[in-house]
Amino acid sequence: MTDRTFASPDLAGDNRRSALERKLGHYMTLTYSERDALRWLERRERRYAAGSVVLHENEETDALHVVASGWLHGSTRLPDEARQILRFYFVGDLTTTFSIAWGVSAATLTAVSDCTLYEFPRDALWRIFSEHPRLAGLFYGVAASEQVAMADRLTSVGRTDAITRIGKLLLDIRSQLRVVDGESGSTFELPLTLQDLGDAVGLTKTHVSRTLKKLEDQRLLERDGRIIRIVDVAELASRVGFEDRYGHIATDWLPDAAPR
Amino acid sequence: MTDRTFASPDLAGDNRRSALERKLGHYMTLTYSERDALRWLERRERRYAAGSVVLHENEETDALHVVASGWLHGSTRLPDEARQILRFYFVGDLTTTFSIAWGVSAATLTAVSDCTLYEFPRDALWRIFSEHPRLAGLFYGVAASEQVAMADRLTSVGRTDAITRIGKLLLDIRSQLRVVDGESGSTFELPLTLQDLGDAVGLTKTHVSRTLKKLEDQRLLERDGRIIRIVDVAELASRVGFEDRYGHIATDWLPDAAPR
DNA sequence: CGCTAATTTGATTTTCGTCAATGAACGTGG
DNA sequence: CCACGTTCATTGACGAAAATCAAATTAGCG
Repeated sequence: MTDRTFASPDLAGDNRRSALERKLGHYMTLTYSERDALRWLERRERRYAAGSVVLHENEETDALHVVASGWLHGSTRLPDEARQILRFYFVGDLTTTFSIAWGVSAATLTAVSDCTLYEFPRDALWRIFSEHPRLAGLFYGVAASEQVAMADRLTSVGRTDAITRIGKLLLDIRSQLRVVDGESGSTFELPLTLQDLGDAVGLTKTHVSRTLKKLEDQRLLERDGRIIRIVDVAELASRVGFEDRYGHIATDWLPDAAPR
Repeated sequence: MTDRTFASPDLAGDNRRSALERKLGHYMTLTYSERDALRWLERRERRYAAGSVVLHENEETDALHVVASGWLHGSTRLPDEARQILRFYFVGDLTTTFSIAWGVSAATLTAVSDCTLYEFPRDALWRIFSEHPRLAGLFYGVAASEQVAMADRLTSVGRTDAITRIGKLLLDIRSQLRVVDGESGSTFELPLTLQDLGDAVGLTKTHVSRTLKKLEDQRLLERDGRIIRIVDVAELASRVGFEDRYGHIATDWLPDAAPR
């Protein structure tokens, strides 16, 4: 439990059920042919060490990725060197949305933990769209839910104070790492610096430090190095107004059986 | 030119070339059958007066919309009554992303000007996805570009000061209204209150007032009631680091001719 | 063990928010 | 057509949250 980063390599053999398949299968029952199609996106495996950059902002690329293990973040930099972390990517996520709309990436993709990605070309995405419309619809739905997640972050940054922003961010990350420890508590490794946290929610590292201390003083949080323990998830969630939107998206507009 | 709001009603007859068709046709050459399919989304016309609410946050709905004329915004409200305006919608935009992923809308959709929308059920979207994969791909690309636009707003709110936020927002709106008046200058009607502007960029109405005054003092902006004139677009753009990302999205991963 | 990067803490400044009052614009009804 | 009320914009005084600047301390890593 101390090092989540390396939770998957040895399991990888078992997990060859495909990261995408497991995530999307949770939303909708997939046909064999759809599963096959998803596995086609996961033929080229790449490994990245924690902290390494997978793709630079404005870099020209044809490659898209599925996260197989570990996590990453997408960020952008302003002329004055300020950085905004736009979102995080977890197992089963596609990193298409910042690069599919243009020839270049709109964000820098950085590995937070050691991670494994599957790389595939844009053409492969076309294959899915042309032959598996239900998957295309699901991709669209997932993109929509990601847009809502970013809207939540925007609301947090634009309209709430430091404690709420940090609290929400930690709950959000916890929720996506899905590490539950005991009844209401939750422990996980957070390999992010204060600078990273600040860049995600629009605060300076100095103020993030003070804010985390406040959360500790209020007995909502415990820290031991990179290990974070949210003492009472429900309490913190209600305090900062966190609502977990993941885990479900509507597929009722897609037919049940496989078409064609 | 004084009243953009009413620019389209009389043109509407001519514009029955379909708002979506004109927008998407700009990105990619569409086949006749694709054009037809898009027009199928525009059979039920609805009109909304400026300020009226099209759809409430958390409201259950099956309806999706295409903007035919006018503009709108999507917003969300926090328990403490604070509001965040998440994005604006202009002619040719789809309002699907906040409602397709769940049975309820994740945002309140409000008409900024008088506007005309085309309403269609989710099933109609499936029709497109199943029969016109290139359009599905294009929808996906558009959703991705919208995500990048929201990422830009997040960066603006999280990492820049009041002048930059407001300046960027005005340039953004101007750019989407695409009303150019003269060489480098630009005049348009802005039917938003200071509260609205503040809710879009995370500032109070009081501070928005002061910020607009500063922009005027610096001869970057002129105001006359609801009429805004950006004195020198290029100058303001470089001052606040605005980059116009609209007008183009990549379609090279989609085949040229119609498939099937 | 020592170097570097990250964190913590304090002092101070800045930006933006809050509160409150005034004024202008607009629409409505008498 | 004017009086009135409502909403919105402006302005000023003040306060609070977060940024900045600057050490000092700690943790991580080779």
